[in-house]
Amino acid sequence: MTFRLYDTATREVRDFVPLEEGKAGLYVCGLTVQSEPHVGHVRSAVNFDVLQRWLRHAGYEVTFIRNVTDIDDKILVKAAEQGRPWYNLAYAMKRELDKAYAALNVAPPTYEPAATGHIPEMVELITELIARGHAYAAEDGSGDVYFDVRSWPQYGELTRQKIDDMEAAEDADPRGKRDPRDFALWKGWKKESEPETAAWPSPWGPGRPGWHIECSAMASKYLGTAFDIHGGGVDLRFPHHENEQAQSRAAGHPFASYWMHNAWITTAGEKMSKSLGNSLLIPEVLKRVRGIELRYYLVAAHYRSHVEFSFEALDEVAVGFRRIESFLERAGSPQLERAVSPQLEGAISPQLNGKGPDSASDTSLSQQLNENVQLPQGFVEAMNDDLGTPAAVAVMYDAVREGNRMLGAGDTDGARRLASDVLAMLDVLGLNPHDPAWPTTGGSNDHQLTQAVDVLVAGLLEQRARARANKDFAAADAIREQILAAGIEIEDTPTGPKWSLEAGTT
RNA sequence: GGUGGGUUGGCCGAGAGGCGAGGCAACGGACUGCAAAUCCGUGUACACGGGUUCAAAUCCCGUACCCACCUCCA
Repeated sequence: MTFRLYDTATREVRDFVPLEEGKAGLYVCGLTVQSEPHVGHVRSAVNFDVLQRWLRHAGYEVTFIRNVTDIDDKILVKAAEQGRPWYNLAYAMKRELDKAYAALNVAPPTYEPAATGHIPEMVELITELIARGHAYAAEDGSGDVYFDVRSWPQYGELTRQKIDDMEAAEDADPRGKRDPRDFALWKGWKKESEPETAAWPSPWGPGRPGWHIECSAMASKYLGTAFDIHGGGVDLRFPHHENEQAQSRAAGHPFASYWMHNAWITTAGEKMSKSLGNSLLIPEVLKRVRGIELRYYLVAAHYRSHVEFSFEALDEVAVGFRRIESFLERAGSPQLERAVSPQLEGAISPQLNGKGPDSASDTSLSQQLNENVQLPQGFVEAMNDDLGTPAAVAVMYDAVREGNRMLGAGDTDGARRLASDVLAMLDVLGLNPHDPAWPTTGGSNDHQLTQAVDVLVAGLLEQRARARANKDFAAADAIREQILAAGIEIEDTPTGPKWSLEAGTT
């Protein structure tokens, strides 16, 4: 069964047929680094991370590009408000974003190009568009360059809109435009209000790139003028992706074969935004649940489904995830059995410029992503059907239940087999709890603490065991209560009592 | 005005003509000294009104409500 995915452009689920057999080129719009990332932002990253992992598992050699927009109006405005250079703000927010990705085990892309590093490529593309009669320098001397929407009859094809049906933009400064829908490819430097550091030389005078042109230029640089999948959040369909496609095709590039868009996470029925406060920023959410639990919450819903975020739902889902983890532990914490194939090593090595990905988690990525692992058929079918993660998760729970049943029946070998299936499924979803890519919380300090608690609890458990042997259940229960009051749960197993930190308090 | 998406049991969330995805919660049972954990069982859900069909949550028509995008938001 081949991989099928929903293509937003054609509005149907289609077989994935890559341009080049065995290879897949992906471009996903990353973030504008102007503020701290919230849950909504990372959903996109997690969704496409799952896509990347699944394609790799299926044996594709994946080139995955996720850009960073590090110059734009909002960055300039905010930096000015905060009284610091725009590049200082952009870099700080980029680091916050990286932390959030790491906390959610979002594997690094092949390249993560930044807009400011690709000005020449953009200038070149704009020049080509002018030469072909699809773009023009504004007649008002502003130094702006606009895409001429009327010159491109297919404009609107991605989102099926007609130019004349579109509401004209309430453009603050429409003077230089031939049509109100024309969009900026290049924005002339405004001496009075913008720092000189935010202006680059160009044939049209100093200025900076428009948003859309960045992605067109960077996608073709790293993936070629034709590539397989372009992704992003639904809100980017228009204008961003429509404009990207118009520019690139007007410049003679075939551009993306498939368009994928992830749906929103809302809170209280509203799109997440900073106006709702900072409670949904990643560091805040991670005070409540672990990164792996937040990732599971995001993976358990289909990427095209709208998710109404709530902490209650997040807590419930986390409880469900702990059941999976506890089965793995009960079954003996299996390791993934597999060999890293040379082919896979190739899949993550650089394909351009001879420069490797600069991330240190490179090796863990190669360990994670392996097509040799055997997965249950139901899981594979679910994933092949437009990344049907909810159905895939259901398959995982079936295995967990069956495995627990086997444990109850004393079939430890059978349970272990199922546990390794579960682990393999988790791994493909980026949810393997043993994955070294998960940030460790406390290091050696943490370990020492655990040892200390273990000794103390062991002493109490011994007293409890003695009381139970003497049928002094009141005393035994009192000890259990005492331990529980400290936030530690006791579980009596056939091999003796075990303790663990109370769920939800970690 | 245009374009796209949605409304599923107490809650979360799949499915897209015919055997009740899955999770959380609840209740009953097994196990346990009692618990916990685990397993087994328990639901006649698909916004509303029509229609098509042997069969509709799923297709068609209509209605209501919600959401997103319409020029620099994942």
